[in-house]
Amino acid sequence: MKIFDGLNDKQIEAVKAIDGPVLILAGAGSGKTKTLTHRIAHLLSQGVSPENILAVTFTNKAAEEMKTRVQKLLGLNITNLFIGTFHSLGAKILREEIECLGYKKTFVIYDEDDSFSLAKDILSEMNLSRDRFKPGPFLNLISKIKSELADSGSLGADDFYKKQLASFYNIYNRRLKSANAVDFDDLIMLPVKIYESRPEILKKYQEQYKYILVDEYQDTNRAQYVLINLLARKNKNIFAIGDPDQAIYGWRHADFRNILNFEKDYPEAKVVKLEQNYRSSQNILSAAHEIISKNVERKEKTLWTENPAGAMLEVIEANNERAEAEFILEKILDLNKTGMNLDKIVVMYRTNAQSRVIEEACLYANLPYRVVGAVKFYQRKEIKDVLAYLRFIQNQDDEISLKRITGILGKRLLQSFMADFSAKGGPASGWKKQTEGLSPKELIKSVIKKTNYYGYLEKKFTDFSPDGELESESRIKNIKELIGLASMHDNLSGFLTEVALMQQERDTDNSKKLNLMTIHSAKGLEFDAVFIAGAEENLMPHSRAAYSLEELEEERRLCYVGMTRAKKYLWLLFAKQRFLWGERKETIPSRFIMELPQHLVNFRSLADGYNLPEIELE
DNA sequence: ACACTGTGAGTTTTT
DNA sequence: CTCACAGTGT
Repeated sequence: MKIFDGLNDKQIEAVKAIDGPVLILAGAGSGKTKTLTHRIAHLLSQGVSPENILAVTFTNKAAEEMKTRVQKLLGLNITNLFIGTFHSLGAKILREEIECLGYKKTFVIYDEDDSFSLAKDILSEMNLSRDRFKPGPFLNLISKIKSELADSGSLGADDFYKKQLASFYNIYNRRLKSANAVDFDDLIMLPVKIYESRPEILKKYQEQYKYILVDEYQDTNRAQYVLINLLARKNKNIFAIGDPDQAIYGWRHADFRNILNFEKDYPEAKVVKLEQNYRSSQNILSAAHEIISKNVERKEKTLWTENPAGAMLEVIEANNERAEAEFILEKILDLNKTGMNLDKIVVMYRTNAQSRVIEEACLYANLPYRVVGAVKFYQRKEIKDVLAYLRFIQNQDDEISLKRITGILGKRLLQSFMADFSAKGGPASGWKKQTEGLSPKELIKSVIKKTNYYGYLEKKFTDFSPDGELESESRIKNIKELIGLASMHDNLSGFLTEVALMQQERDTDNSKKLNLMTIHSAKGLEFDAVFIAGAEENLMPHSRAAYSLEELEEERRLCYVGMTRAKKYLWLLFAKQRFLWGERKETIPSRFIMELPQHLVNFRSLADGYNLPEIELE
């Protein structure tokens, strides 16, 4: 049977355990996605209906990949099978049930930028000092409350700041509701609220989703955990897969104790460890294990591989971040010459700011590169502008979109827009009437024409700046891309939901380029050669994480995630000095460098007149 | 309504 | 250093 071809014994065990709770502890490179997709295929082949299966992931990319692989396995396209992100699941539930909470079905989803604008408005209306009360920290606390399913009471009220925070929390939620809008955290929290207050609704969903699969279980927050476990409570067919050693989203309120406690939640659970690694060389794996085993709060799991020992790890000391970048480029050119394609190579770093010097080195060497996760398509001004009109058409309570439209049109034009929009009467007048029943694609075209948006862009960007023409052209190109995406939808609400939940840039260009990304964005990926730049104290581990053991251990997991991306070659680099915030600073090599087993590492210093002994490699 | 200028803050970021 | 933003000046 094709479904079990190419799977090892443990993977087969995981795929076959259909009934009851199953926990899979899947180490890095152990075939996690393969196991998940083969399990879905197996469920279907055993006669489980596709509509009874729910598979949840964290990213659209992971969901897409899973869909494609299931399709390929079965050789046919399965509809009615839910494979999607937590947030798209939440959006689906809310689209069906939100009316019982007093929202309208036409609700819109506010992304982080929208929430930020709303928060700024509220703070300025509250007349608070701008220095002490910033939208960022306030929103972060609100997100924490929502993702922990707590309430504003947990904020306390013993000082002025906390009182203001609690009051902000209430105003923020009230404003969202009156705008008939939900934020990202609401997409999880509100379905939980519905399920907890309306057992008959919960029952309906429990009966539908008889088989539940959750990817990256270690990254679930409290609300996601509760949502999934409510759904699974009736049939108990929950399949959770993940790796506590790769939990790196604690700062986003993920709680990896959810995966550690799975066996307490389900004492009858079947637990399978996937410990054979198919990705990395023995040396890379051993070194990574040495790092991760220093964590205290951890379940022991030892990856093994049949792969050869491979090359030693390379630890490089450079004089400064420039020398570091130059060395990396030199090595990449070598690898490229020996036949390794650029897309098989990655340069990883802890903070986005570090990409700059690497980019400069790439430009100088004329090497094509892509910075992953840097530009977000849907955050672009022109895209948000056009979408603001569409969102307003769908939901006239949306104050943030209306504010945005006001910003574009100015007060006077806005009046005529509103008059025209809501005008009643014959088919010739009233924009609202005219746009009724148009497809998303037609709507965008109509918006652009009606508001002369291209004219606005040209005026705004051509008159003053020297590159204005190019600028407005590229913005128009982006809108054309949005139109392309819209043409795949026939329903406005569906289109807007997808766009709101599609935060990352869509990868349209698949030419072979060097990858630059943060370690966080590299999770789930693999490369032949990996360069980790800036392995220094205060950067990795980050200075803000150095004060608590928990945060430090998350930094160590991050380092582990970075290292285990490598198949064949792994370089770790640090600079003696780094230019940071306009200041050149002396640095200390990362403690993680010190923790590497010496017999697996070649150390080389490119620094002037510098002798090793100060650095002890265990 | 827009350009200039000083100030201040600056991890990570799946959705 | 670099970006965002509030305040000022035209």
